[in-house]
Amino acid sequence: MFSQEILKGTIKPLIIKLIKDERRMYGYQITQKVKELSSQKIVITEGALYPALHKLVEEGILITESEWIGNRERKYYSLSESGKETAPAKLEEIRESILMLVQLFDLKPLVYDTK
Amino acid sequence: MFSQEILKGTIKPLIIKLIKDERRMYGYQITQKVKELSSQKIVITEGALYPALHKLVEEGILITESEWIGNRERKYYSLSESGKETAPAKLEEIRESILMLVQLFDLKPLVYDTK
DNA sequence: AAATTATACATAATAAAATTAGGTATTATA
DNA sequence: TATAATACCTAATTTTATTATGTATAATTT
Repeated sequence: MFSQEILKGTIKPLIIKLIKDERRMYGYQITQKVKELSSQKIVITEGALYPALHKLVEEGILITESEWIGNRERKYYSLSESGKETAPAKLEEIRESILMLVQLFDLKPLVYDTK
Repeated sequence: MFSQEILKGTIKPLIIKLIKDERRMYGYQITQKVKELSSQKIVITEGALYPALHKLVEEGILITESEWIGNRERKYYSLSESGKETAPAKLEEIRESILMLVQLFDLKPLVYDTK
């Protein structure tokens, strides 16, 4: 399987990015979305996902609302007001970090596609 | 200062990449090169660098030769024969991982510059 | 109908990898 | 002469992930 080592340190920003885009998501849905976006290559393990989600709630970035689908709980996460304010800067930071990796590993020349 | 969180898990491949390019490098030189390549934004700490270098030697990927500049030791690292064989695949893997991050964080559209 | 897979949450033990802090010493510069 | 730069290193701690385990419902396959 694909090396997920690179994901170390990126799970929290990734969660923020996905929830920002989708407005709200639940844990299992996040794992599926990441699988989908990565063509099945990235599998977020539950042992990484749930602690990260809980930390983001602790940090006041995410808020939760539970819904019951039949007898099964579904815990939706969305950005808090504070999270909405800080998300853009956090995503800009990770963007710069990733582009820095591109630069360090000499994956340049890469330019924006103007087509 | 710049978030170095993204570097987690990338130090070993980065060392391999730099040593492959430069043929041989010593520890301190690696920290300076990374600073230079990142416009002073990335500072590799010694507590991360030396254990990583030592592990790469243990793994048989790097070999060392000491040189004495005056009374000061300088330990050069270069790719072993085995390291030369395995480096391209390792770098391809990290390349794919970084491009996966680009994709996940929606930093696309990015294409190779054909200029 | 029974077994398996998918959905859905979660935690605990362990391992890996970094940060922070500390240590030693030489050489160059202010 | 004091400080900064060069040059190596390790240890304690923290952070973060993996692996394993646990519980339970719903859907699908045999």
